Amino acid sequence: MTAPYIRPIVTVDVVVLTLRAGQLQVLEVQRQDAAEPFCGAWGLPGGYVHVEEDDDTASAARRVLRGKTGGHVGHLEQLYTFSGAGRDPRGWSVSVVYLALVQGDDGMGLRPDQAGVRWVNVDEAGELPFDHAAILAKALDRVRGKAAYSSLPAFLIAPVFTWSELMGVYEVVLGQTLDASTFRRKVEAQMMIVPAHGQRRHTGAGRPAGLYRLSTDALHDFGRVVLSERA
Amino acid sequence: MTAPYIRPIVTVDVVVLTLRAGQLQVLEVQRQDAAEPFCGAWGLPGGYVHVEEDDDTASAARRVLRGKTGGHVGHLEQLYTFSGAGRDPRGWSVSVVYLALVQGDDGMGLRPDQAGVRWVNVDEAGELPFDHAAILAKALDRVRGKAAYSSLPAFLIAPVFTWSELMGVYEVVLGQTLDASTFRRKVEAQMMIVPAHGQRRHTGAGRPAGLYRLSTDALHDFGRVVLSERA
DNA sequence: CGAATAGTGTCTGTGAGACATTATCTT
DNA sequence: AAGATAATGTCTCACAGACACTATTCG
Repeated sequence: MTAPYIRPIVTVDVVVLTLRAGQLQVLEVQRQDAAEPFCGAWGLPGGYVHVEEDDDTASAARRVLRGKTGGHVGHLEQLYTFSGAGRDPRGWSVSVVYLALVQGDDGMGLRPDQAGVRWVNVDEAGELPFDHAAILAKALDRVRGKAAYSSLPAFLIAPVFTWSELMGVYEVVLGQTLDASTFRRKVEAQMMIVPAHGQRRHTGAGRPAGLYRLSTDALHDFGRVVLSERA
Repeated sequence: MTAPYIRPIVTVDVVVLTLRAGQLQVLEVQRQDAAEPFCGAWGLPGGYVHVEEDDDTASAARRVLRGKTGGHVGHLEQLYTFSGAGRDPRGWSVSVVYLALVQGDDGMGLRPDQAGVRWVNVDEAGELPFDHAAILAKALDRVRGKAAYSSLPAFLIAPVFTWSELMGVYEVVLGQTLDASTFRRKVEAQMMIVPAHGQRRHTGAGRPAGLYRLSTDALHDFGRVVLSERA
């Protein structure tokens, strides 16, 4: 007897983070369907898995992002799976949650001002539907934890960046200031970045900064790079 | 229109690890139901989520372990969620996989010789059904990764242990020898263990070793304990 | 020139790793 | 006492953190 059991609802949700105006921000979408719970509320993008269309939950997550933001996603990883009888009024549900990082502050197609879509500072997200508050908290734990030992925060900025910009994103994510010399030493030791072409001058005064991009290794896996400093 | 989509199959699978005879071993069960795929094959314990009975997937995992091993589980954590159209012949499926660690070598109820249940060295698991080989590989990655910075491997041995036993389990999991002095310094710095009562004499000769157990903190969360050494 | 930002050099304390030494048991 | 294992002490070198210093641009 194959699958005699009642099947739970299966959805994917995505925590999309970026860096805008020096702040870590999360993407919220306004729930539109009047037949579904929390209609009108702002929550994390998500939706049902479509078994005819999606290869797996990761591709379902990409489809959700395509549909709701139309933009390009720099990094996507599975975060955690939330489940239970109580988390969704529609019934016993499983939500496979993904974490997406996209570059901020210079229009990469994510249409931040599109109707029904908005960016919110991660510490200013209001009342979120379902268990989205717990999901967001877990995503922040993950990003902050990985920031201490991986190149992951680099996906929050443009693919070509200066040392200042790279260190700045780590400082925002980790919530502490870093020492430029120590930061460079650690990043260089891990061969996490390589020089890019050209030079860019700073906005006002000062010596122009060299440009860099993530190394091929850093783009594909996140080695045990230790970047955190003492509290 | 609530849930107009075809719902995937939702199962849980559990990678149960222990330490027996100085080896890291995984629990396999023989698949019994002739109506289900891979009947007769040895694979990871798992089963359908029962929405009437299970609070969430973690409780489904505990139920699966109760039913198939009857034993006590020292540590249970979510590992990863595997999904897709191709991984299960019964159809598009989602499997929420858990990692369980149990103490080995001194009968704690897990009935290792029960019919249809067996322990296998993790590097000698044969042909596994579904994507269980990939699941096991991911579990080993997780355990080895966490061994470098947490008290997690301690759940593979008895709750009261000696320094030798604790260091031994780390050596087996990490696959390298450790220095006793350095190991003690790091573990003590993290206040991971506390003395237990009594003294235990060694099997043959030598000074008897003091007994210890995990501290309350280490039992509940896995702090950033750094225990690995250089390769 | 001075201001501003980029980037490098150097000192020092901590602690990991290695290994020597002491302690306490069995036979 | 000899042998075995437990437990602790000590040395050294690498490196993280701190900060001073040099470099290169703009106005």
